[in-house]
Amino acid sequence: MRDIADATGVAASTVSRALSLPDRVNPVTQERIQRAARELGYVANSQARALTSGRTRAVAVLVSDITNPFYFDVIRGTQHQLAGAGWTQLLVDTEESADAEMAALSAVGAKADGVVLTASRLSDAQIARFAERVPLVVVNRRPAGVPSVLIDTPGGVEQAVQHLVSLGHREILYVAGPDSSWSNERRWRALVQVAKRLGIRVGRVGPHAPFVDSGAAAADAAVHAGATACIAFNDLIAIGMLARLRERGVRVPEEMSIVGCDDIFGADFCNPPLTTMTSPIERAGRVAIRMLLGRLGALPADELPGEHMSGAVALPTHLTVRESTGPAPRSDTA
Amino acid sequence: MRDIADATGVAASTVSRALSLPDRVNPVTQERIQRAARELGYVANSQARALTSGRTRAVAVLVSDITNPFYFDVIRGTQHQLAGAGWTQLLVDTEESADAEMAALSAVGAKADGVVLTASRLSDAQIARFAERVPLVVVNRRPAGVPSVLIDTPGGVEQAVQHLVSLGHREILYVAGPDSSWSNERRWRALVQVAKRLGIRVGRVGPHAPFVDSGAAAADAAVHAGATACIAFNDLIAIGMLARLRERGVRVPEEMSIVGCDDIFGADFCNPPLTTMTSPIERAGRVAIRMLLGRLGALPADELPGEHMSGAVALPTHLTVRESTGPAPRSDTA
DNA sequence: TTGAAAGCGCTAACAG
DNA sequence: CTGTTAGCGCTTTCAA
Repeated sequence: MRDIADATGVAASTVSRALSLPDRVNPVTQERIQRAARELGYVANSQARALTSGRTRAVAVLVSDITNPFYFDVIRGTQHQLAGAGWTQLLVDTEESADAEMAALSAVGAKADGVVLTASRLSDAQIARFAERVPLVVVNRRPAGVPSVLIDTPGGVEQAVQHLVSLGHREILYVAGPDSSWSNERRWRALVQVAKRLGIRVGRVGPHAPFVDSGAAAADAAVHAGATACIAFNDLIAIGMLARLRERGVRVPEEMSIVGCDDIFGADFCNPPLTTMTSPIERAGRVAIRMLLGRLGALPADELPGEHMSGAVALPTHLTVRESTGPAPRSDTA
Repeated sequence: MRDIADATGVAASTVSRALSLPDRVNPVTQERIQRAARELGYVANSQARALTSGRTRAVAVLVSDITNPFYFDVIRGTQHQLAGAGWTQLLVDTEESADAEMAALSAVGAKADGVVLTASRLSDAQIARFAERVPLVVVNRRPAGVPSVLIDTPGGVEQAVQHLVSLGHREILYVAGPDSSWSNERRWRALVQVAKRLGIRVGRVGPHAPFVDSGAAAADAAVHAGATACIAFNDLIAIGMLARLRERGVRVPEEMSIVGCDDIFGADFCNPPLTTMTSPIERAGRVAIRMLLGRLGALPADELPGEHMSGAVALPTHLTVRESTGPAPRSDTA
């Protein structure tokens, strides 16, 4: 910056202004400075800028497992919305560790102006405490007082149950995900409730880690339980179950119907294609960023007027029926 | 930092030392400072630190499409290796744009100590120029003088061709990826060469964008060309072809064999499971980081002695045979 | 072993 | 509209 100040014969502060607040400077010198900057190949040092201004124009996105396809879509959503606003994304993989999450949240203050927290391992209280110190939006979590975007899988569960019931199933097995997952409990409760209303039975196996590999054990448990219809915590587990059932010679959906959750990459081309609750995952990422940017007073032009600046927004889910669900086998309806 | 200096009655510079170079300070005061820091909940401001020291302990990883499962594995590899060394990863999605890539590379200087460049859209010369200004390691590219890690897909292509030939195929169709892809040309050339040696014919269709959706057009082209064996640029396209062929009633592998490339998430559970060249993608990410950290003089303990500090390292690929390849149909062998 | 002082690259009052 | 002057939070000479 000094170089370009020298080159144009103005003070460094004028250069700063010409570059960051162009209309607060004489159009002529402004142009001169811009040109010099270009010629000298000047690129602002965002760190130094952040140091004085206190603003980084970056947001940290914390995910618990960068390997999980679910997050790919979230990340894509946040990335796009952020890039569109000229902001930077800081991706942090907390690797399912609450400690790593705490550490990241503590350190983030200087690196980013806000954070999007997905699949937190922290307690509601802990999250709320951090939210006081740094602008925070959580995804798939609902700590009081913290803005959040929820994917309405309970709504999807209802659709899934209706679907299975319409196919003649009278008993549904829930293949649970990790105990530490908020969504997991939420889905289970929704299932219990809908089942009661519809007068069907529910069972539960698990917990299972949210990986394809966990599907084998899950499938075995389901077969052992004599299930004919399963709703899995997520598509990863469901896809793993499909593979294992095929291996065991259990036909899907003739002998067992499987419903997944999320509609991740792969759900449409696995074998058979998976009936699943399609979640607007990417949109969740975008909405989270929009909420955050809104609270930071940094929304582009198309700012949604206070729409869901605070509180929780729930994104609807819908059931996508593919070939992994079918009529209940005779023995079941009997 | 001032707070903890005040609290312990020492100078700020001593606090700095106690925190960053603990052995350059009296053990007693050192301990006192550490404790105060902990009590005050001090976390270093990495930006300010970078400003003076010039080192950020961060590396930028540029990918051309964060959405492509191939990069998930690369990212996982870089992330792990980096985290293990206590470094930070800056993920940048260049969205297939050379401009975005240039911009990112220019701006990266202050934000990171080095960069890993994957699937660059830039020319070798441009890459080499950047490499002079900032420590750089490229993946799947080989600009002279720039350290690179290559995934040896040509070796995989040879295995794939041998495999197909052993199944009786005498003609192979290459389903090309984007023209701008270095790997694409590389695979094609390898195919031509092996084919010549083995005395079989090759054809080529494309280019096709590296998405599952591109597979439909690719499959149609393959059918039109009367192919009975295809090697696709990558698994995404191959998986899309599988879906389209199924839709058109073309049986795989009875009527057409399909070989993919990379063995990404999904290749083992698509229908039928895909025969593909398994690439050590995650390892490529790890190796790239290790090379970079090596050049930055920042390797942990297990530093590989100069092994591939510079030059190019090629990671071997192997063919994983699954159910999408089978004997050539009669009409072909006739 | 410690403190004082200078300064990393930039922005933000405050005068002029 | 522009220059001067302080810092942002930290590291790093240089002396003591």
